[in-house]
Amino acid sequence: MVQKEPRPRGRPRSFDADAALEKARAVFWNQGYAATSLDELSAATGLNRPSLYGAFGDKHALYTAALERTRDEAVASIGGLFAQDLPLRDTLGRLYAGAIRAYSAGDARQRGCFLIGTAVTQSVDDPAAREILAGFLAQMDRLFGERFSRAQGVGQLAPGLTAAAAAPLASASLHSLAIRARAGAGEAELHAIAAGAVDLFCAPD
Amino acid sequence: MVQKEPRPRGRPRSFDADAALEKARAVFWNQGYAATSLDELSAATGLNRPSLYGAFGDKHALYTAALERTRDEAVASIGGLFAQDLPLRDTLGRLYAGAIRAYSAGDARQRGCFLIGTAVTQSVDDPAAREILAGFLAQMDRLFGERFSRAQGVGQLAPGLTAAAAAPLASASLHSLAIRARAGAGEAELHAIAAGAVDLFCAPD
DNA sequence: CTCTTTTTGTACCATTTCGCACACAATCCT
DNA sequence: AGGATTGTGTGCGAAATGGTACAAAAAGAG
Repeated sequence: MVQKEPRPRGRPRSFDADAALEKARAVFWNQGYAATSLDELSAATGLNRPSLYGAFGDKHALYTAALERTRDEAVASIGGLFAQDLPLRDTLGRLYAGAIRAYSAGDARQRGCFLIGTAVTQSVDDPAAREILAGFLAQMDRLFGERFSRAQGVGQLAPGLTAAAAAPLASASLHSLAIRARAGAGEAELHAIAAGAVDLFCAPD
Repeated sequence: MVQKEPRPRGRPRSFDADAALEKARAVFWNQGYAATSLDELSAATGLNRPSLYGAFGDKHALYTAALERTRDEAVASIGGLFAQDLPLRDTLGRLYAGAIRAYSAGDARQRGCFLIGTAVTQSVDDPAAREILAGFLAQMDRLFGERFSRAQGVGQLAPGLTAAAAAPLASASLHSLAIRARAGAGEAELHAIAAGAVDLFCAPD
């Protein structure tokens, strides 16, 4: 007889909060925080308001949870890629390919990056969003900086560049791709810009 | 006796529509379109709703007018700077200094660029905003491309770069500065990134 | 079984939102 | 002067908004 984990008292939750967060994020991703209503979130998740409030607190907390999840996923994904022992040119090639795929995904096919696409507008009057965004920007700069330092040490960074100066500019290329995707640019245009960025940051073959 | 311009019939407008648009833009700039209410626009402009509707049409048209004005101002300003006969390094230095000043202005001191800060979020579901944004992005790329072509012809573009590949990446650096400003980055940080960009795109002295 | 705890469905609330109606104001035209 | 045209102030309406109350449901504990 298997000893089951003791369950807390009370009616069990009938939905998976992670899955609900995913669905809510998809709506916020297209419309941004302010233009997304509770009715839309309710429809997307298939949950009534008290269920959403019970799981997440309120609309803002739900949005913040989506921001944090996106940040964590992006940092983990890029951190993992940068930890691989690959030539810088390959690493950046994979980075841009993955980013473009992600920015072009979603039902709108032009959603860009969730943080850049929604938290930037929120930032002025929403301290939580601003803090998550600023932290994300800093982390991306740091990841690029470390990866470029390693590349510089083995002659793979473009000559004349320093890791410290190049890192925020590489971050900038990702920011810009996200913006362009959301503004309707096609994948071919994004790939052309990415190819230029790879050549800009990498030592010649 | 001076022959006055014939006035149209009807009660004259008691406010300057351009000035009102400026004030409305300032509110939209901080909050984005969806989070800005007619009450706030009314308070900022000192005008009642019928006056705003009379002059601009509706909330969306007011926002669109603000986007168009911002686009036109930016393109004129940068186009004018790029038309000057200066070394590329000086041109970019002035460009970034001016951009950082603008992105750090406003009552919030972190407003970034109006188009990047508000139209990107709007883009998915607002075709007018998306079109203005996409047009703006393309114009900036073209301005950079032309300026870089000239610079390349006189050996002022960084070696190994082509104007076509560098232009969208230079645009990217401005996009990123705008985002960072809005995320709360200080001017010193923005200037450091800008200095790195100048070195990245320009031939060494 | 009853009691307690947690969740869900339904209904509701107070407030906000965008846009409109209309009377009055301010002008030009005849 | 009256009529036509355009602008403004006040008030309003229908709908939308984020959040709450509460009864019933679904569980564990004793």
